[in-house]
Formats: sequence, C-alpha cells, structure tokens
Amino acid sequence: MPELPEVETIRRDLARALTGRRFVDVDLLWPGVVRHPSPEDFQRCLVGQRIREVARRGKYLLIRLDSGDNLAMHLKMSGSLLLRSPSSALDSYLRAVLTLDDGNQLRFYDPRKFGGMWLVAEEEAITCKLGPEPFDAAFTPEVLHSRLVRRAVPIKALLCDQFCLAGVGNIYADEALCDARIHPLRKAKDITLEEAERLHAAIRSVLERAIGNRGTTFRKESLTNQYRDAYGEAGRNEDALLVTRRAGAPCSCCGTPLQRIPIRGRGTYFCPDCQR
DNA sequence: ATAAGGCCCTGACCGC
DNA sequence: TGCGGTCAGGGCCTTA
Repeated sequence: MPELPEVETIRRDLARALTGRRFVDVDLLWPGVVRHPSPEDFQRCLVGQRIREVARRGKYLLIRLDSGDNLAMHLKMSGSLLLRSPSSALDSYLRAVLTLDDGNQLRFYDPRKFGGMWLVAEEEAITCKLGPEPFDAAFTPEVLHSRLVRRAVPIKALLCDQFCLAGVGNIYADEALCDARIHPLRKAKDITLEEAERLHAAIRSVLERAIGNRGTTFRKESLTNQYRDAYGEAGRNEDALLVTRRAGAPCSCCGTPLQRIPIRGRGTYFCPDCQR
C-alpha cells in the first residue's frame, strides 16, 4: 500500500535509472492498466518518447517527457514498479512492460488491478484537485488548520483524503495522529490551531522518517502484494511504526494496549491513553 | 454542499 | 489437506 514515502522512494530509484532514456516498446499484458487514452493510442504515443524527469505529486508518479506529455502512474493498493532486465522471469501479475533504449525494462505489477497509468498532455489533468504537498513550503500549520474547519468528519478520514492533503494514507495518518496525541475520531472542525501545529509537525516527521527508511513493507517474506522499491527490495520502516497493525501490543509511550477500530471502513490503530 | 456506504480486485488468513 | 468465508484498502461512484 504505497503512500508518499514509498512512492518517493520509487521515484528516486526511477529518476536515476530512467532520466534521459527513451521508451522503445510498450507491451500491455492487461490493457485495462491504461486508464487514458485508449491502450492503442497509449502505446503509439509513448513509444519513442524520451524521459526528461521523474516527479511525484501525492501518491502519483509523474514521468515527464521531452514532448511535454506526462506519463502518470498510481500503484493504489498492490502495485509495484520494478526495473528489470528483459531476461528476468515474468509472473502472472505483470500488467505492462515498458522497454527502454538501454535494454532494461520498467515493469508494472499489480495483483489486484487497482493501479493504473495515464498519458496526458497536461499533468494538471491528474493533479489539479489534490491538496497541498506535505513538504511544500506553502503547507503551514495555518494552512492545515484552515482545511479542517467546518468538516464534521473524523480527523483520521480527512487526513487520508487526497483533496485535503496529498500523499498521506491509512498508515501514516494513524502514525501522525499518534505522534501528535490526537484521537482519530476527533471531528476535524474541533482541532485547535495548537493541535494543528502538532499534527503538522507530526505529519512531516513520520513521512520524513519513513522516506529515510525507504518505506514500510509488512510481510517481507511475500514477494507479491507488498510494497517493494524499484529493485524489489523491502522497506525498513516497519520497526519505526508506533501503532499501525499493533492492536493489543503495549503503547511504546505509556504501555496501554493499543486499539484497533474501523473508521470509514479502514482499520485505525491508536493508543486510547495517549490520544484523547 | 457534505457525509456515508458500496464497489473494484485477489492474496492472505482463519476456522472447521 | 482442503474449503469457504472474511479481511485488506485507494480512490471513485452513488446515495442520502
């Protein structure tokens, strides 16, 4: 379940490997992975294009091309992007193979078929509705607070809303709320400016640490269905998590057993003592 | 306008 | 060992 730290790790891997390369072949093993335009137009337009840079906005990877076109990718729950040589083995979750002019391949794996790719002239078509980037200078505690007013939803749900804030998902929302000592069911509109300041610092802190650890991989023995970087390596951030998937375990701060409750259908972990 | 629930998918996991 | 049921969840869609 790649969120901002995982997508950023992949972005850095891809930036080193892909910048300046050219796509020479596009093989769609499951054409449904292409969301726009048609699979045929996607292939025809992408072949021959040179990669100018690899960027990220929220959980979207953006491959900017010399023509000005943009290849956007979203991994959703179970997608991964792997840099492989053409001789390495394929498997049944492979949805697309983008072959480069140095002979290597960018392979899009996705067991659950939630992920997708878009080829668009303007990247704003993909990103225009997203909320602020957590590390953008324009994202201040005041901006965060202003986006919470008049919203009656639980703060946890709003942190996961990409239109409110880009890049944070289920894991890092729980982690940030724990770090900021805010109960996940608190209504967003009741969060004070002082709490928003704590939350702002916590969001950046947990994301920064996760990026430093190259993301969170839960079942490291499973080669499918779990986050991997572009070289197939697991992230090391699991041990740094405060609450996620640790229901019943003692809070590292106070020893109280951590709880798990559903919020908007998503598993939510928190410390009932630290987070009031 | 906001809020809530269903849906897409399929591997992993659990109880029998 | 096998099998059916349930869970996981990002983002989009429909409904209230």
